[in-house]
Amino acid sequence: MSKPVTLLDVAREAGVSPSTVSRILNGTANVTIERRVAVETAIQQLGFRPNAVAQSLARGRSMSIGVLTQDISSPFYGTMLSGIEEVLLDSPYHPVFISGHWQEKEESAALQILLSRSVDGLIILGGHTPDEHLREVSLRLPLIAVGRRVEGLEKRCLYLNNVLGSYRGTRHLIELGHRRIAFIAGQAEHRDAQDRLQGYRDALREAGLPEDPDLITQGDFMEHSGLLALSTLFARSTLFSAIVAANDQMAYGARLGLFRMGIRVPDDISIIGFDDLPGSAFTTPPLTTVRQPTHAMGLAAARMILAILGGAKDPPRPEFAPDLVLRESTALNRAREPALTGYR
Amino acid sequence: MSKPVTLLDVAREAGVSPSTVSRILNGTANVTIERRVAVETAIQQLGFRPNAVAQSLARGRSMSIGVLTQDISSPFYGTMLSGIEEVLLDSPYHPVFISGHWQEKEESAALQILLSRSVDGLIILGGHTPDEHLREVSLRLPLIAVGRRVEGLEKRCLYLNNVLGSYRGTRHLIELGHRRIAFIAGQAEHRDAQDRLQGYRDALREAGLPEDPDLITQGDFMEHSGLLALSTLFARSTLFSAIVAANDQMAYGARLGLFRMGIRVPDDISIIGFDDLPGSAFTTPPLTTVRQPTHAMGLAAARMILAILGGAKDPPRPEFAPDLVLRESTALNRAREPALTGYR
DNA sequence: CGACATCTTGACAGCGCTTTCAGAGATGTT
DNA sequence: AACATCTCTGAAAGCGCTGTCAAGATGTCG
Repeated sequence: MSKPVTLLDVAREAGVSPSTVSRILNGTANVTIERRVAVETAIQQLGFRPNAVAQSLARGRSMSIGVLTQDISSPFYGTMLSGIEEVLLDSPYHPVFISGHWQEKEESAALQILLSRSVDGLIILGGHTPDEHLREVSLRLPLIAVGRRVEGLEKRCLYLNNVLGSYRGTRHLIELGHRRIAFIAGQAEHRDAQDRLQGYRDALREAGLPEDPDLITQGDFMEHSGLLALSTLFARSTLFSAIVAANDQMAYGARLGLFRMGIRVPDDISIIGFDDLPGSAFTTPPLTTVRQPTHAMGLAAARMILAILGGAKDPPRPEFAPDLVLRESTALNRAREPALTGYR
Repeated sequence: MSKPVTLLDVAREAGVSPSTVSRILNGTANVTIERRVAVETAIQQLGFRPNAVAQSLARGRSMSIGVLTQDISSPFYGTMLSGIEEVLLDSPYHPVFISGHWQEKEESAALQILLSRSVDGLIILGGHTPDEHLREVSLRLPLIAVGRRVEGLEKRCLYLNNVLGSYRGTRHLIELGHRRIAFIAGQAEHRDAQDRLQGYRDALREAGLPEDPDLITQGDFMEHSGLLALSTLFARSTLFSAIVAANDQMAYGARLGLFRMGIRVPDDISIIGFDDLPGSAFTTPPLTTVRQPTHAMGLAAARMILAILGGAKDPPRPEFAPDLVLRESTALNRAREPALTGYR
C-alpha cells in the first residue's frame, strides 16, 4: 500500500507550483503550453488522481447529489434510480444512494448522513419524512422530492396524479362491463395508497356504482399481501368480476391466488395493476396496468437538481400523467352475476 | 443558506479548545464531566453536525465502502445491495453504490471515482473489469469480489458454483423423465453463462443423453431475450419437453412465449430458471429454479470487508451452494416424444 | 513533604486541494 | 519613452477536523 501521489508531488516533478497544477486540473486559468505539457506528463508518469475528498473540502462543494430512496432493491424505485444515474453520468455530479425503508427514523438518519457528507443537492424518493423537515433541509440545499407533494415546496415536487391513475384503471374495467370490482389497497398511512383508493371510489361513483366495503381489502404493496388479499376477498364470498390492485406487485400476488383457485385471467376475472414495473409485460397474461413513468421521473428529478445547481431559480417542472397500458389481463365482463342485475 | 456550524464554533461556545471537542466527538480521550456537558450542550444548541468530508481528509479514512454494481435497478444485484446495506448499517461504514453496466470502460471509470473518493474498501459485484486490474486495486485497498473468481484473489472472492447449479437444475428435469431439454443461454462472453451451459452439458452427458445444438439458443439474461429464444427454438421445429433457462428473467420471457402458443406449464413443457429472484415465487405457475443466495452473499461480502478493515488477514469465506427450489413449473414428462424412443 | 506517575487540556501542525493576492514580465497605448 | 494593461505564476491562507506533543494540574507513595 504505497502512499498515494498528491498534487504536490506532481508540482515538484513538473517543476511548477501547486497552484499551477490545480489550475491545469480545473482549467481555471491560462497556463503556457510548456508548463501544461510538463504537468500533464508528470500526471501521467506518476499516475496522479486528484483526491476528491480534499477537493470537496477546499471547494466547499462535494460534487455529489444525495438520493434518499426507500429500498435499494425495489423494482419500483430502481428504475427511478437508473434515471437519475443516467442524467448525472453526463454531469460532473455523482449520486450517493441511501435507503430509508419507509421508517421515519431511518430516513432521518440517512438524511443526516447525506448532509454531513455535504452533498450539493438532494433527491427524495417517497418516504415518510415530515414535510416540515424537508422544508428545513430545502432551506440549506437544493431539494427535489419525487412521488410526494410537500406543502410549501410544490415547485420542487415531482409526482403523479394517483387519483387520476386509479380512476382511469377502474374506469377501464367499468367500460368493459364490470360492475363488481374489488380493490386491493396499500398501507392506509401511505399517501399514494389513499389516493389510489380515492380514484377507485371516484370512478365507481361516477358510474353510479355503489361502493361495497366487502370489495375493498388491505395489502402492503408487496406481492405476498396481494395473495393474502385475494383469500380475504374470497373468504367473504362476495362476487366480483374484476380486481384493481393498488400496485403491480400486489397484482402479481392476486394473480397467483386466482391461478391457485383455477380462475382464469382475464376470462373469469380481470385484473389491473398500477406502476407498470419492468416485469409486468412478462407476466402471464401480461398485466394491464396504469403506467407510472418512473424512469422519466428519475431523469426529470436529476435534471431539475442540475438546473438549480446551475443557477436556475425555478426550473421547468414536467407534468406526469398516469397512462393506461392495455395488455391482456383485462377483458369484457362475460360473467353472469346474479347479484348485479340491479346495477345495470 | 446560513453558514454551517463548525467544530470551532462549538469550542468557542463551550469555552474549550477545538481538540477537546474533537475528543468528545470521537471518545478519543478522557474529558472531565463538566466540559463534556458544556460541549454537548453547545452541540445541541448550535445544531452542530461534524463535516464528514473534513473528517475524512484529516483521518485519511472516509468510512465508506465503494460498491461497484452492474445495474442499480437489477432485481438480481438489488438483493445483494440490500444485504450489503444491512450489514454496513450496523457499522460505522457507509456504502457508496455505483453502476458499471457490464461495460469495461464504465466500470473502470466507476472504480476511478470510488478510488478518488478514497473509499476504505471495495466490493465488486460481477462485471467485466479485467482480473489484472482488480489485482492492482486490491494492492491498495481491501477488496471483495462477488459473483466472479479473480485469479490470484481467490480468498477475496465470493461466488456460486454455477456449473453445479445448472447441473442440478438439468438433472432435476432428467429425473422427471425429460429427455429432450432445451437450454436458453446467457451472453457467451459472460462467465456465469458459460458455466451454466457447462452444467447443463454435464448433466446431459452423465445421463447419457446426446447434446443437440438445435436445443441450445442464446439470450442475454433479459426477459425479452427469453421470449425471443423460444421463438427461435420453435422455428427450428425441434421437439423438447423441458427448458432450462440460464436465469429467471429469461425463464419469464420463455414462459410468456409458451403462454402465447397455448402451451401449458408444466403440463406440456417444464421450465426451470436460475437465481430465484424475489418475483419467481409469484409467477404463474411459481417458477422452479436454482436458488442463488444473493442476499446472503451480500451480507457475507460486507462482513468480510469489515473483518479485513478490522485487521483480519484472511477472514472466513463462506461457501455458497446453489439449491434447487422446487415450485410448480416442472413436472413429470408425460409427453410422448417420437424422436425420443431411441434414448430411453 | 518531595519525587514521580497519571490525567486532562490547549497549541499547533498537518490532511490535499483551491483560491485569492500581488508581483514579474510581456504587450499595448499615446 | 513613459505609463497603463494584460497575462501568467507562485506564495500563502485557508476548508474543518484529527492527532501529536508538551505543559499544567492532580494524585500517589515512601
